[in-house]
Parts: sequence; C-alpha cells; structure tokens
Amino acid sequence: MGDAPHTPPRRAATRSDVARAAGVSTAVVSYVINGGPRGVAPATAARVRAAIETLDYRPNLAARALRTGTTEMIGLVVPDSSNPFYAEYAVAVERRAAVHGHALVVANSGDDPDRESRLVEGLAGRRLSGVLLATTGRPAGRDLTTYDVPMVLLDRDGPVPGFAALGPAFTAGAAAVVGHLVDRHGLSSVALCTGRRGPFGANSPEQGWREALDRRGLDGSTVVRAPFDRAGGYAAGRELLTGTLPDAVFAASDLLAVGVLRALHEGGLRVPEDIAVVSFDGTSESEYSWPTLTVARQPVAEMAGAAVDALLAGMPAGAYRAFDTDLVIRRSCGCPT
Amino acid sequence: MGDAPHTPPRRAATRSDVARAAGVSTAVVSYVINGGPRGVAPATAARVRAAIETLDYRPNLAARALRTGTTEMIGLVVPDSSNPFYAEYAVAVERRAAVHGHALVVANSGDDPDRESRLVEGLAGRRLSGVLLATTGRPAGRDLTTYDVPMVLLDRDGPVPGFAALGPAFTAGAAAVVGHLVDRHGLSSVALCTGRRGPFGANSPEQGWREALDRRGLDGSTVVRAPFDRAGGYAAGRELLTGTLPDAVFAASDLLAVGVLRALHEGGLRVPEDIAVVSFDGTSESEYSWPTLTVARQPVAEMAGAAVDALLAGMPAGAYRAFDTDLVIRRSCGCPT
DNA sequence: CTGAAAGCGCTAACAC
DNA sequence: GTGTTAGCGCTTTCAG
Repeated sequence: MGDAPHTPPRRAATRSDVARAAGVSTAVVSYVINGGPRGVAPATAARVRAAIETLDYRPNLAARALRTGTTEMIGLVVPDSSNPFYAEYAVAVERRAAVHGHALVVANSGDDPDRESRLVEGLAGRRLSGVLLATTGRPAGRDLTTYDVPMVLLDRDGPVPGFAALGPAFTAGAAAVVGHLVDRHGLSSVALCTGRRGPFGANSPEQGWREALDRRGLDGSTVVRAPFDRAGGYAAGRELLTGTLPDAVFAASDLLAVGVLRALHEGGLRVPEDIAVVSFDGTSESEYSWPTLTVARQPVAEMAGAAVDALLAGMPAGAYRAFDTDLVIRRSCGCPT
Repeated sequence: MGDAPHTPPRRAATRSDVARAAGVSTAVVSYVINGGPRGVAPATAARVRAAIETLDYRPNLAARALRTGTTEMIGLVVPDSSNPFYAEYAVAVERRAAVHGHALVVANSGDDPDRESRLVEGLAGRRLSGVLLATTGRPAGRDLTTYDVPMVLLDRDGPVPGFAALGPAFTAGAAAVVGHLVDRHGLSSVALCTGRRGPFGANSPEQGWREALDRRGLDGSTVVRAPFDRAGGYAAGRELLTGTLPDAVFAASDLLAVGVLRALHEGGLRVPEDIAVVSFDGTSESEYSWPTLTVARQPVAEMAGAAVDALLAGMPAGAYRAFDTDLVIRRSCGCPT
C-alpha cells in the first residue's frame, strides 16, 4: 500500500542512520531510546531526538526481540474469544499488558487439546514473554510444561502442578446466587444447567449449587448438561421444558442462561414469574438479556490484571489464587426493578 | 514457571546445536526446516529431523523475523473487541491468518484516534506483516499512511484514498430489512436508531433505511442517535418511548437493537406485537435475544478472509470491495416461528 | 548436495 | 559521556 502519493522512505531508517545524522554512535542512540543503561548529555540527547524525528525513525522491535530474548508480547489462548466472557477477558488482558508495554496475541483453541498445544508451541517459538491459557475445565493439555515459555492458567478451579493458576471462587459464587433464589424468593426446586466437562470438584458452580441446596435441606436432582454455548443452553432449556418444571434454573454461564431464556420464552413461559433464571459470569450480555440476569459476576478485569502481572512477575508454579464473585441482582430472579 | 520437576533444557536449543548433533552445517538445517531454497539428500534430512526431535528444537521466530523482515503476524485494531461483531470478526481473521501461518495481534482503540495511531505505530514497529484497521465511521486517523506497514481498512462504506478497504453493502442490506417490514408486515412508520458518527453517506444503514421508505412513499422522520453500544441502544429505546411510538425500529447494529429491546420490554411493550425491531450485523447475540432478531447479516467470515488475503497479497491502495448482506428472518419483525 | 560466512538491527559490555 | 564492537539466531549467497 506504500504508494507514490505518500512520503516514501524507500527503506525504513535504522539506528545507525540516526547515529550518523546526529553525529553520535549507535550506542548513544540506544541510551537515549531506552533511557539507559548509561546517561547521555542533555544536548546530545536532544540532537538524537531531533534526528529520530526528522528521519521518522522507529526501532525495529524484531531486532530488539532477538537481542533481548523477549518480544514484549504476551499470548492469550482461549477456547473461543467470541464468547463474551473471554472477549471481555481479552480486552482486560490487553489493557493491563499495555501498561507493561506488551501487545497481545490472541489465539482460539476451539477447546481442542491438540490445537491448543500447537498454539502454545507456536507462541513459545515466537518468543512471547508468556502465555495465558484458559482450558475450560480440561486438565491442562499434555506436556504443556515442556514449552519453555512462562505460563499462567486462567479460569481454573484450583492449583495445577507445575503452573501458576487463578480463577473465580466458583462454589461460593454459585452458592450465593442459588441461596438468593431460595432465601429471598422462597424457591425450592432449582435446576442446574452446566457443561459436560467444566469444573465439578470442590470449587465449581455445580458444587456451589449443591451446597446451597443441601444446606437448606432442598433437593438438587435436576441437572441438565450441554455444550458451553448459547445453542447448548437452548437445547438444555428445551430439555427442561419436557419434564416437570423447576421453580428456577441456575446456569453455570451467561451463554447457557441466554440459551435457556430463549427456550423458555419460546415455550411460552414468563421469566421470572413462571420460572426464575440466574447465572454465573456476569458479562455485559447478561445485563441486556430479557429479563436482565441476576448473576454471580466474575471480577474479570481484576483477574485479567492479576494474570498479566503474575505472568510478567513470574508467579511461582503451583500457586493458585481464587477471586470472589459479586452477586448482581437484576430481574431474572424475581427481584423488583 | 520453568521448574525443577520438568525436563530442564537450560538454554533453548539453537540451530547450530542441531547442526552439530546432525553433523551438518546450519545451512542444511535451514533447508530442511524451510523446505528450501536448496534440496537436501533424504538421508541427511532424516538425520536433521532426528536431531531436531531429540534436542526438542524450535526455531526462534524473532531471529527469523529480523532476518526476513516479517514476523508472520498480522494486527487487528478495532474500537472494542468485546463488541460481539468485532469479536466474531477477530475469530474469523485469526482463522484465516492461521491458514497463512500468521498469528493475530489484537488491539483496542476505544474509538480514540490518538490511541489508534499509537497502536498502529506500535504494530508497525513490531514489524507485523500488516494491519487490519476498523475505525467505526471516522475517516481513517490522521497520517496513517505514514506508517509503512501494509494496511487494509475494515467496515468501511467506500474507497479510501491511499488504502485498500472493504465493508458490507450497508445501504442494500438496510433497505432489505426495512423493506421487509413494510412489504411483508405492512408497517409504515419505521424509526431509525443509529450512531452519532458511523457512515451516513451513499453506502450507509441510514441511507438504506431512507431509500426503502422513500421508495414506498413513507415518511422517514424519526431518527434517534446514540453511542454505538448496548447502553446507547437502551438510552435510544427510552427516548423512543417518550414520543409517539413508531410501528417498528431499525437499529444500525445488533448492540443497539439489544439495548432498544430492553428499553421496550421495560416499557411494557411486546415485540413484535406492539412494535417490531430489526437490525444490522447479525452476530450470534442477535440469534438469542428475545425475541430473536430479524437482521441484515454481514458475511463476517467472508469479509475477514478477504481482508486477510488482501493484506497479505497486497490489495492495491484505493481499491474497495463491498459485501452483500443476508436477510435473516427471525421473530422480531413479526414473522411466525 | 553441503559448508562457510555475511549480515538483518539492536543492546550492552568494555574501552577511552 | 561517548565510541567500538561482539554477538542474539536465522537465512541465503557463494564456493566447493
């Protein structure tokens, strides 16, 4: 696209062009650009800056990367970055990475372990400063430890040997929304709608749902599982429609909830009058569904920031940090307003 | 993260380690890896491959980038990658880029021209193969032509001097949905809900809406403008509620439509019975709103693919290509099912 | 078919 | 405070 009409610097200016123009050595140019490691006389620095300006010089980051061993970029590997949850995660990661002067490379694994490994390998080869990896419940792909690139695992339910990891307090968050349904609205049968694989151990939406019910002597028997997307939620909702209807459904993700909502609406049910729906995540889509969703909201920006910081600071392998969710009350649970 | 427990290749193997192990020169290793530019005897190649395997060698792409001048990465700069439209665009771009062996760097401009320039500059410095830039209606930022990195403009309404560009056939698509409202459902007053800046010329949702109405001798006077997001749509919807209600509203984006829908619902209106709503974009969010939205769907995957190909093939500056949208009939217009 | 070697642009010792 | 210079790991021309 570099056309005739525009200023045509045949060849991009290099650092030695600048040095020549400013009448200094290349080292000095480096010192000026990087603010070190040695000082430069103010007058000299000014001349260098002027030369940079005139020549419209921009450092070649590829060369710097080769020299320093880091590209000042981090990678983010997620199952699907068009899932609003990951999309919002990605934006937050980019913002925080920018603070550290890093750019963001995003890759979608499609939730396929092989593809995921290939992606991580590719990113490692590109010499990124590190990669953030979300694996949707699967144990971390095989041998990810062999790619020598710093890594932190996202959206995990607990520590993972060999890796730094973080995630939301699934159980507590889920228990809070489900508890709200029972305590505040007097609902007693709450179905669970969740994925086929996601976390289901001690820290999981499933566990939180179960605990909230158990603690109140309620029965938690209706569970419907589906793929972790809108279509999956829709299918789950239709399935729900075929049995005896619960008072409410707790979806382990906004996407699932949105699908459930559509199925319920199509079935002629009113939400929350006929059946309440709440979910986990709290993406902005949950704020504009109909009715608006009461959710356990993950502190995405905070988690993303912590993940980036951990990656760049070298959070120790094996460490894990859980983040509390917020209970956001909207209309789908039956609360007024 | 590189801990004791795991195989600890102190220092990543380099190409000359491989050469030594295989008893060949570094050049031969290159030939094997890159399949050229010269041939290699099968036996030698096998030895090289074995050495690569044993040493767990992975090429340093930063070095290759310095040497070849390209990082095999492309950039995508959008106002907000958590907007589902851009999120889906990004996924499609990544997919197509992967076919060319390129990774994707995503950056959000927040629709701020200064930030956008800085981002493009940063990406140019990183020596990406090219950058795809979506500027939401603004004319391309100042002096973007001076960054010597190939660029193609996304989501444009027409040719842009100095750049290759592409976008949807806004006018035709908008005219089609609006026409559907009139011809199929007999609605005669259709309000327009659009952004404050987006395209509004010969190829724009606004123009399509106006033409569809004009052609049928209908009045197109109700226009409500708002920021291009869900909250903006919500505000626009509330504004609509204060005047005499139109038969339908055409939103220039799914996000806007979703906001309008929420406002309408809260106002106690039934969609489509009391008022129909249709929109432009057709992201998957439009498929799971309530009611599901009838839309002019942009062929996102196709546009993204074309954009990547154009970028990498060097589509000539000044060229422009418009893509037809699909009319996707769902419930919000009043059609059965 | 294979090897030697010259750089790509930058950083950071190490000299002065 | 500033200059010289040796590479970072790779590709590719040029000899053999």
